[in-house]
Amino acid sequence: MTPTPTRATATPPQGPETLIQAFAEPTRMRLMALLLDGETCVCDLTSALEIPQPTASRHLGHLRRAGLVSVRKAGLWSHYSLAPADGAVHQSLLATLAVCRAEMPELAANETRCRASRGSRCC
Amino acid sequence: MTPTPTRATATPPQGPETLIQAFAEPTRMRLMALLLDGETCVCDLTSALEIPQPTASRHLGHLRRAGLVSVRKAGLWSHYSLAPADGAVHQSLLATLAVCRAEMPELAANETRCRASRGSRCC
DNA sequence: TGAACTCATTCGTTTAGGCGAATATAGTGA
DNA sequence: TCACTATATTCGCCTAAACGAATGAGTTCA
Repeated sequence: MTPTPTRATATPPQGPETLIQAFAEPTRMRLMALLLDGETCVCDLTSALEIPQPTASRHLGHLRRAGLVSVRKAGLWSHYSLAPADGAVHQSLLATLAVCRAEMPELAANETRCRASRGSRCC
Repeated sequence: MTPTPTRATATPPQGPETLIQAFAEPTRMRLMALLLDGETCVCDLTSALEIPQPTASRHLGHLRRAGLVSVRKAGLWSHYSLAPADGAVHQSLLATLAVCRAEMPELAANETRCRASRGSRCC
């Protein structure tokens, strides 16, 4: 029974609390801050934040299930990007994200590292 | 040593992560949503959210230490209110809070209950 | 077909944090 | 001073969630 009747939405509409809790975690916030610069693949995010790859993947999965980011797969690579704001809360969180990046110097450092690794061997 | 040299600020400037994590908890968000209507005492908050008094007090303490709310003590009662936005992140969170209240019907219900208890015996 | 690579997932452990119960602190009025 | 009330804090338990390590799934290329 319930054999996925019509088709499960890629990003089921999440309540405000789910969105905010997904956002309110340091590593996930840093990941989203990097994505403010545009689509980025997992390997670049991983090296920019200097975290193990499974950690990045797990947090990205969390953000994806919450509907905050979306993925585009191309060959071996998964390119993540911020999902377009769906609802007022989502939009407000994106505004908060932009403010955070402007205020937190460490996020700018991650960004530099990410841009550096982007030009290198991968993607 | 370090006998509180000059004087500890009531609300030491908290980093964005501390602010967001304090905000990103259902009960605390509901407390702050009630405070959008103005100064409210603990007993009203407690009865509006139908939570035990120590729970309310603990969460209010958390919000207070994060600098999101402030207290005014008058006799037996503690009147809590939203702290004025200190910094862009704080301001952005208050905007998110307003959006959340507009979107979440249950918050409006709490509000009604709070207004009811406000006129009754206490404060 | 098999090696190399990127990314996702699972498992077990550990830690952070929320909750209920009990208690402490402090103001008020008799 | 003593009861009564409102609020704050502490303690112990328990659950949710993050982490490291290992592994799985899927793709590319020789």
